[in-house]
Amino acid sequence: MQRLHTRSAEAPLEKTERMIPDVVDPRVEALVHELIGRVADKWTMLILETLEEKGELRFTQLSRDIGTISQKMLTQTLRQMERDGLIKRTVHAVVPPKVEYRLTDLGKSLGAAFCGVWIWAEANLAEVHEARNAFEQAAKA
Amino acid sequence: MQRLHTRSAEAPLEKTERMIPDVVDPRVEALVHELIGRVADKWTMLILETLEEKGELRFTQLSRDIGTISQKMLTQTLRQMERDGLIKRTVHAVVPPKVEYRLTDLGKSLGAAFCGVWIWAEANLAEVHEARNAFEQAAKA
DNA sequence: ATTTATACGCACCAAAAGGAGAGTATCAGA
DNA sequence: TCTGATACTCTCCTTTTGGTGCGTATAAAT
Repeated sequence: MQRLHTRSAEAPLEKTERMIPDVVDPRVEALVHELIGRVADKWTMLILETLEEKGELRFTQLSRDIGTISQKMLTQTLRQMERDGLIKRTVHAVVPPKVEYRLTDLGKSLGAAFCGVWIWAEANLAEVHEARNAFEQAAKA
Repeated sequence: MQRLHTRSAEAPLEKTERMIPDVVDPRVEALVHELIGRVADKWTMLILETLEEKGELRFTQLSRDIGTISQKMLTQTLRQMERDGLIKRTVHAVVPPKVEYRLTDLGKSLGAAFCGVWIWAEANLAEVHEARNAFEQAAKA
């Protein structure tokens, strides 16, 4: 994986880099890990998916659509996503309050990136379950 | 996202499904969520990356390569990945013990699926940091 | 005889994640 | 006047996650 994405996402190689082995700057690596840890989170992924599917949504609509999320986690995750530039939060100064959330372009691009993982999960559900059964059987024997 | 992956990973549409809106069976959705939650985990992703890069590795080699993982988490995550069919664990009956880990085809395919996310993270590091700074500024004002 | 290396399992503890429920401001409608 | 709706925040509590240190079998090396 290292090899695959290192080249593709970086600026083109410069001459001075020629002899340097395929190792990423550890600081960059740390940042990437932090970012992935942040973003590859259950709630973030569900919100991302819901907003991608439904477009612009209000707080309680999101809550209902996701169904399994608590208010606390929803607020928390939305704030974090807003902070990271993944969603835009629009407050309408009315009463009762009205707040709408929608994906930014950055958010949409992340959704697209995760698409491969969703596809993988759907395509390999059965295989994983077979593996689990096989593992249980082997454990008994 | 729903729309994108629903069609691509499922069996071709049958006639009786024509009028059914683009909604996934909630049980399947729950399974997919569980599986993604399982697999989109920090340690799993790091082990996946390391094994993809280095091929077959022993326990302590993995531990050293990842650097920040505790023995407990390494064992735990490796077991889980083995259970899910992502890695193959080979025990050599020698003393001191020798155990080698390598990715299965399923594991490799997951690595490939995550590739998009790694690329996204690398490509958008700067943008996320700008967004964070902007958010802080806005919070102060 | 003692140390070393390997790949763990186990017990204990700290930190983080997450859920439940109550509280808040405000206005519209019954 | 009382209720309801909205989008939260705050506190308290439980669950999960993760780290640390210790123990173990065994043969080779010192």
